[in-house]
Amino acid sequence: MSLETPRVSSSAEEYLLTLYRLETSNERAGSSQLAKMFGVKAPSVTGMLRRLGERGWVRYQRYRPPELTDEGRRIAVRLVRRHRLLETFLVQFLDYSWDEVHEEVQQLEHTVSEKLLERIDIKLGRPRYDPHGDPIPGQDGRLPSHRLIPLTRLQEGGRAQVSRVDNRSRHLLTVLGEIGAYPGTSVTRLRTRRNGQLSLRVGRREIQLDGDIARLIWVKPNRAPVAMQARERGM
Amino acid sequence: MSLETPRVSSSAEEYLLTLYRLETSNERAGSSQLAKMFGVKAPSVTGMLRRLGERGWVRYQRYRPPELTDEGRRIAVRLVRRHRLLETFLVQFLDYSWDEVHEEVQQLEHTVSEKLLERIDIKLGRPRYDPHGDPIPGQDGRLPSHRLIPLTRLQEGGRAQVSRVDNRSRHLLTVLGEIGAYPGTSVTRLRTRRNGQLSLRVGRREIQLDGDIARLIWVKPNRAPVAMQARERGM
DNA sequence: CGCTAAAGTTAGGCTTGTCGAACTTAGCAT
DNA sequence: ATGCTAAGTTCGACAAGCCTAACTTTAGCG
Repeated sequence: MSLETPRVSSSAEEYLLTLYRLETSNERAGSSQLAKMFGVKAPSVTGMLRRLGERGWVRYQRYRPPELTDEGRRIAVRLVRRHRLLETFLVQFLDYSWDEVHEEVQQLEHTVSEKLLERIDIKLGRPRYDPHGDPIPGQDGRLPSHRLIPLTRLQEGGRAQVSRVDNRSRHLLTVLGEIGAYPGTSVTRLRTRRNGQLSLRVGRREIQLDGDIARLIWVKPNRAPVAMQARERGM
Repeated sequence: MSLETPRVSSSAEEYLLTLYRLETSNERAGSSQLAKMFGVKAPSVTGMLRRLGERGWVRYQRYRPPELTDEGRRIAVRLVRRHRLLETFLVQFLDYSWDEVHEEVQQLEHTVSEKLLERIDIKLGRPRYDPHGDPIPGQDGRLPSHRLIPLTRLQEGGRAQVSRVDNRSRHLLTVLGEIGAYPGTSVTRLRTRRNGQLSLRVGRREIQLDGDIARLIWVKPNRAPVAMQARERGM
């Protein structure tokens, strides 16, 4: 019920956000894995999950991986919005590069007021995607959706637009930054040279990428793109 | 010694900052007054002062008003820098008005990284004064100094530049904002009409101010400004 | 299908920061 | 000079987060 902002601590917010990210990528993590992500020890995680459970933000039973409640998810989505708007702002207005922006925002996202966030949103022209191509939830929590395929599923000779780059690999971001392959860039997939490697034309340059790197790049094909779309969920 | 940033909590920072502000305006406050300022009860203040004392940031003896150590003052000045840079940024880049900016920055100043602060400083062109005309300390902690007199000491007929406006009165800021009397504006003092009131010409407008309001406005006289400069410290 | 190693939890302790209730001190006013 | 009141402190308690050490549960492997 509470439309009042119900005082969520920074740590609690960080937990909910992480749980949400895991949920959307269909992963699940136990206490010790979460512990690693937060840089704390496992018992701290158990304790926090218990408290989050008491507040109704997480469904938690001992020895089971935790799940967000609707309320918890709502808080998390609000945070995703903050996070992505702030990233966009830092990149566009303060010359941050897309591979250094995450850490900074990690701090800020818990502190920035609704008012400031709104001004930033306005200043940016209410963007719908962040610098990595991730969709920015609206104030109502709705996400703009787009149908994308991983670069690895683009047929040889196919042309597509880079639309989203998984931001969990700084290495990938740096590499793509160097060749200027930001969301919006057009690429053409060339004949594959050797196994595992994948060739691309970006502008007038030609580059090779490892398969497991290429899988982190999502593209919007220009037309009739893909052989076996049915199996996409599988991976 | 420690050039390492020595982990100061947000609350501790807020205390040091407040103590510094009191110090520079020659006031001193006891526990219960501090308590009111922080929205906390007196015992909490005593506890915090004790901890700040243990860390060597404050000289504190029971029943005496606390004093900053050099180390404590250094931390405070760093915060003043953050605070004023952030205020300037919000006003110049995010359309904040100078009377609403303080609250926002109160949160942010403890969270923003050195890196972000540096980018903001660059973006602003390394400003030396904030929107209220308060000097922004450099990275070395030095404050640009300027000789100013309160508007009340400007002689009748005298012309001067508004240079600093005490930002502790939102009311004053709102009033001055309406007439556009920001730092940099030229004003002329007219003959005083009645006791306590003070007449000004700002642009082609003429306004009256109460004396205790006018005392919060600091100006740089254009020439041969003032009758009895000797007593300035007294008030 | 039971055993064991890994994963997870409980117990107990520490720090920061908060509070209310009860006590002490300072300093003014007679 | 003394005594009273307001300001300040101490005490004990609590919540959030974190830790280590010791325990329990799960689940995979033989």
